[in-house]
Amino acid sequence: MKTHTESEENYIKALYHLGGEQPVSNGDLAQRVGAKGSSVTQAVKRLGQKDLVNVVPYKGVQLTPQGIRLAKSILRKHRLWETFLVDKLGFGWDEVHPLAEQLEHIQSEELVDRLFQFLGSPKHDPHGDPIPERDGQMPPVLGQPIGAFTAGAEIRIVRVEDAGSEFFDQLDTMNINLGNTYEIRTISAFDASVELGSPTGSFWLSQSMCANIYAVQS
Amino acid sequence: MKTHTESEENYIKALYHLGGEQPVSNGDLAQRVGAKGSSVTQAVKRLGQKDLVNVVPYKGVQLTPQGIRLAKSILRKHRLWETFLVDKLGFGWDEVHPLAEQLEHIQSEELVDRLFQFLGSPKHDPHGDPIPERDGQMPPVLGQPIGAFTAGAEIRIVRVEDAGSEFFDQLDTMNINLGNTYEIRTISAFDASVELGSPTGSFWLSQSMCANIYAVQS
DNA sequence: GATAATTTTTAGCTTTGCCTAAAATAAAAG
DNA sequence: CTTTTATTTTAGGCAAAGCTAAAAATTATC
Repeated sequence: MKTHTESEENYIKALYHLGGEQPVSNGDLAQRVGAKGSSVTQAVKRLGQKDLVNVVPYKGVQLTPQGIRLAKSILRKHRLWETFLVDKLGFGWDEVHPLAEQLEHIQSEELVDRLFQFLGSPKHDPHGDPIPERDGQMPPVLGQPIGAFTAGAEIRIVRVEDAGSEFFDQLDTMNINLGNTYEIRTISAFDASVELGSPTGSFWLSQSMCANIYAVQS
Repeated sequence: MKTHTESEENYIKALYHLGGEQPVSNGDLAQRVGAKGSSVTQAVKRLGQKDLVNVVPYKGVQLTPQGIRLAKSILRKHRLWETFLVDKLGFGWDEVHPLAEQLEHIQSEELVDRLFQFLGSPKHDPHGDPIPERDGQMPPVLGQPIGAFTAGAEIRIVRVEDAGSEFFDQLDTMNINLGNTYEIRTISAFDASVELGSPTGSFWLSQSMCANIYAVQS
């Protein structure tokens, strides 16, 4: 496995995030990586020469199987480092993303393997997102949005969307964490907000909060 | 504190290693960073514009106080990461250097502080080298070469020089580790080799092995 | 002290990766 | 189906960092 620059890896990551295996437009990619369209054009040309993407001019860019493999390996590193930062170093989940963006570029299979073991072979990161396996397999994406349950259900929070730091702050102030369990008391027919109950009391979650919090029946 | 490129940081590190606060010649620096002299000339010019070094053309380059501060902060990160890799991930001490060279460039004061705490506020890295403190203070450099003791002394290994992977292999096969204690049985007047004794037996160390192993009286 | 050898710097070229501005193409609107 | 709008690509620049080869300065030698 060759070695890639950070810029290249960032493009690959962005492509995977935006389209997965599907083609992505120049503009979307530019927005995602924070560069101008013209920069993207030549960047993907370089990636094409390394067989990481297929480029159809004016149409879009698509990861090759090789590109997908690389994308997953970067995502694996990113999520393992996030897990490390939260579980071992005590960072808050809102703080880890930019750090993991740096750490994900460290090159060493051995390091990743050992880190994985050290963390207890986790299947999901601190946000509940699946950590790709060594061989590229993806663990299941857990849960459904809270609004999808029916009143009376006992649920356990298993995943939260990365919806910005204000969202994470709100979770923190409401003391909502992965693993917490609640009873769904009420689902408002008016604005789709939800009343959750716990032994210590109950509280309401707005529709937009609910949409970013995923749970399973417990 | 501004942000620097990896290349810049590598030059600063090399300067600190070679000369400390003293000036360093273009050639020595070139050798150390693995670049040609001409590349070094322009690199140090860039560093000079950032007030990290003072350059006297044809004479040498010297770290400024700012440069020294930066050098120490990089060294701190390097040695903390080495400690992490060995203590937490179980790497051998011969394997960690190249990895730490990547990790030392990660930018985050917070991460360094938390890592430091997580590792138990270590003063020395797995080779026994002092880890610069947050404020730039240096813990003591421990021990003296084994040959410097006299026969009969009880010693404890506290530091080893980074003398290449063959040296580390030799330490491993002889099962010599930091913290081990021995009695100095004999010091050869002929070739300066040393006989060390432990409860399980005794063995001889060549002069060149001894020169790279440091100990204190225990 | 003049000349030879070494070291350092300059000059000019290459690649990566970004930029702006202009040209080309595709998509949307009339 | 043409025209306008939006997107994408070219073209040409710039900075970081490396390189080689030639010029300049320093150091060593006779």
